Amino acid sequence: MEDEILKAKNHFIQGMSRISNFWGFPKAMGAIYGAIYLSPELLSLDEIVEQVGVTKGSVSTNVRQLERLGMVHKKLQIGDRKDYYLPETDFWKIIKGILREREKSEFDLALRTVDESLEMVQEGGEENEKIIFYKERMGAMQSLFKTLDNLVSTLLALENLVSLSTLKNLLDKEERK
Amino acid sequence: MEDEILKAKNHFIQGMSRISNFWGFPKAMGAIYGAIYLSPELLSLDEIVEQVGVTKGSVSTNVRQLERLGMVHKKLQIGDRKDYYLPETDFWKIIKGILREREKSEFDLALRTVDESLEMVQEGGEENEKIIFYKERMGAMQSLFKTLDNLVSTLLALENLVSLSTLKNLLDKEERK
DNA sequence: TAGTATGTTTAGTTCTTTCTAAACATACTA
DNA sequence: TAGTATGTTTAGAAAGAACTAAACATACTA
Repeated sequence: MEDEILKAKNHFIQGMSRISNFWGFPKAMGAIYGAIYLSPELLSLDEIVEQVGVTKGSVSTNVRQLERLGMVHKKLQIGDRKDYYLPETDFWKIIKGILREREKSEFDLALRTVDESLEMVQEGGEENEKIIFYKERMGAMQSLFKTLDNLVSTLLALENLVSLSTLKNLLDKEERK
Repeated sequence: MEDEILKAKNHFIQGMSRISNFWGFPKAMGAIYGAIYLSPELLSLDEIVEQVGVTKGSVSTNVRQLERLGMVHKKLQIGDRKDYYLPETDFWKIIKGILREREKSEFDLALRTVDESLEMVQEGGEENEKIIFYKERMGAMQSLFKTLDNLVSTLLALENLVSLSTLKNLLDKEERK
């Protein structure tokens, strides 16, 4: 009985671990978030170690990364030397944090690289066939990245996750035009 | 002069390589796509080897993966034993292909795992405090995944990339409400 | 049929990331 | 101040992914 729900918790944590991995984060990071997310009480570092089954060192670094992404928050209890962690439960906030931290900079870099390549082609001199071709192809890629970059910026400006649900309707309407 | 635009090509290819890596694909895969994308003529496997500087084996497997994702297409010339490749230049098609192949299945799995965890909790018996808490937290996660899953489905139904650009305006309007 | 051109598979190496174990730093407690 | 509780850093081990080199398969050519 009590055993059933422990299994449920572990199943959930494993799921988080896998998702984390899929999104390019360490597996342990997802597992740790899962444990904190499913804990009614604030968790200390040692309690996380116990629940997730990785070492203190690993928890220490992963939890710091989680904090950087705004996925958990550290809370210090007065008169207690331990750090306690509680989960951020506003997923939209989390998604935006990750978009901002990671995706945005990578998109910018991608865009910049294409820009640079195009510039290099421009400097390549007179308009022979190849140069025209390169300009066209690179130009198309550039505009893809601009579109995506724009999209990310737009998402970042959104206030809440509900807006995303609204999206479906909006897009449905758009399609019907 | 000719040298300038060779450098531009390599810069571009390197960029593709990096992006590929960021999205969780092999670096070589992005580089190979870059080379095919920037070639005015169809490329044979050996020509790719030469341009990208990885081995035949690597090109063989990576190019197959690219084909599976619909990012390049194989074209057989009659009276020529070689396989030739040309790029898919419709990015929206590519994005949808990737969403369908990779993201969708991973989202489904994530959703399923959370569903299962919730079920396990339900079977955990009478409604004590902890069970109620778990139901709430897992339920919130479930609805996040449903929203995302829904969003992906919606995107997959879109006809073209331009719709995405339209998004900004749509969302802007929505925000102003 | 022997030889050649092409693409695929495979065994093993290399590279990168993440984790562990243990040393370390810090600061509180007696 | 010595001892203890806590978190961090680090050196190295383990694991996983991707690549290479070479063997292999296939099918065309002479």
